[in-house]
Formats: sequence, C-alpha cells, structure tokens
Amino acid sequence: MAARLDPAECAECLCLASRRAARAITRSFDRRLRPHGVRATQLTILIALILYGPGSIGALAEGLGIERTTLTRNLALLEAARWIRIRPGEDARSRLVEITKRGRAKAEAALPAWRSAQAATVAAISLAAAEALRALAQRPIP
Amino acid sequence: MAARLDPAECAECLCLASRRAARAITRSFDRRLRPHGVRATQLTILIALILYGPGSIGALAEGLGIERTTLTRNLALLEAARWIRIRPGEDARSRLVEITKRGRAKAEAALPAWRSAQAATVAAISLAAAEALRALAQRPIP
DNA sequence: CGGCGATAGATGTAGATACACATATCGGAT
DNA sequence: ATCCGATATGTGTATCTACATCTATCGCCG
Repeated sequence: MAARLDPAECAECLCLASRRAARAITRSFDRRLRPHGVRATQLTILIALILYGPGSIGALAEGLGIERTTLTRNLALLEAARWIRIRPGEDARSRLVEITKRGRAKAEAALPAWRSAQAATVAAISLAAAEALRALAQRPIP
Repeated sequence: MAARLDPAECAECLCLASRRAARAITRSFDRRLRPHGVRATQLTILIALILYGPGSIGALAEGLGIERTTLTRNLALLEAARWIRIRPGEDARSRLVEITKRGRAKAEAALPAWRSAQAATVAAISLAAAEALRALAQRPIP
C-alpha cells in the first residue's frame, strides 16, 4: 500500500521542475525567434549541424539527447523549409543530414535574437544556475 | 549582419540544455510509471490537485507554470480517465477542477514508482544540481 | 551462398505544448 | 439599463515528444 502523499516531498518533483524550466525557457526563446520564423528546437538542430558537420540521423539524435524517431519528424519540417538536405549515407541503410546555404543563412540571421534570449535567461536564473543546468543536461538519467 | 557562429558560445545554449534535461528526466519517470498507466505530466497534475486542493483552470496552470490552453487539453484526458472532475465554478465563466477518488487512488498507487524515479534522478545529477533545478524552475523568464 | 542477429531508419499512434483567435460572462462607468 | 473593458475558458492549427512496430540493409558464421 502506498503511503499518503507528503506535500514537502511531492513539491520537490524533479520532473515537474525540469519540464517547467524547459517550458519557460523555450517560451522565452520562441518569442524572440518568432520574427525569424524559426522555432528554438529547429534553430538548435541547425546550429548543431553547423558546428558538428553533416552526420547520420542517429548520431545527431544522440548528440542532441533526443529520441531518434522524434528527430526524424523534426528533420522533415526543416527539409520542407529547405534548411537542411538529407542524402544517402555511406551504406544503403543510413542517411546523411547536412545544412543548406539557406539553413545557414537563417541560423545566422536569427543569431542576435538567440543571443538576446540566452542573455535574458542567464540574467533571470543567475550564471551559476545556468552552468548547473548545462552540466546537468549532459548526464544520462537511468 | 549576424556574426559567424562561435562553437563555444552556441554549445552553451540554455534552451537546448533545459529541454534536453527535461526530456531525459521525463523519459526516466515515464518508464517507471508505465506499469501504472499514467504519464509523468499527468501524475504531476494529480499531485498538484491533491496538495493544493480544487481550483480554477487558470490558477492551476499558473501554479504549474504551464500555458492555460495546454492544461485544458491535458485535463480533458484526465477527465476521460475519471481521475478528475470539472464542475461549474463560482461564477458562470470559471470551472472548478478537483481530483476524484479514482484519481487519488491512482496517484497513491504510482507513488513508489515516482519515488524511485525521483531517487534515480537525484543520484544521476547530484543533490546540489537537483536543488539548483528546483530553484531555477521557480523563476519567471522574461 | 544462405541464414540470422545487429544496425539504420520510417511509420502508427498518442500525448504535450503553445500561439492566435473565438466565446461567454462579469463588473463598473455612464 | 447599457455599454465596454476585463476576466475565464475553449478551439484551430502546428510543432515536439516518444514508444511499439515495421522495413531494409549489413556483416558474419557456417
């Protein structure tokens, strides 16, 4: 039989805390990126492709800490916008994702808005919290 | 003209970090909660209703740091499962959300799994990071 | 060469998220 | 009494997320 709910214990829920923080931060980024017609999640993918070069869908998903099947859907939208290109990979199973000129231009145009959102977030949560959040995001959760 | 992308700068993206952390933590919670047929997001709402009592949709959304319209959709699923009840509120505009006996029983049955996920997350990210995350989630992001 | 586990990815289904907009009601000012 | 801004909520649309399952291909072992 489960014990009764303890308010102090349940108020500490890390799933709520992490999702709540992500929602708030994403809203802030999306608001600033809206004039550029790109979502924070999409810009993240474009930046990853610029920084770490073309790669397979699985490798990109791994790098972003996202489900591979989720990334497949996200990439379809970016491909429709011609911000990325998906070509056949080394063998007939894999596919290679790479950013296009249009995608690179879009990411660079959105960079000032991205910086503004980043700065606003750091100011809101403190530099120490920002560093803690980055470190935390690297860790696998069993 | 936007400056060129700086790898060090872009790797610090807080939107990516927060979403990545939330995805990983949510997957961990959902995996453990699956035998109970309840999602982490749903359990969060049930717990909030237990701890803070019945209230309007807007007040609940505010408390959870979630968009009101998002909560409306989430509540529809909980209502269909008969875990919550939505009644007319004080005036004809507002509605009152409250947990049902079934909902309370479901939340209490899932509590051990929730505790297990919570403990696994704390162990993975460290107690200090957990506290930082909780504090961070409280802050509004402009 | 043929089979078989491993690998890479796509699809079906379901839920979470949020903005723009629409609806209904309330309460105070005239 | 009526009008009008404020309040509380629902709906249309689009995107993000992920598990279960499917298809295709690869590489190895006999």
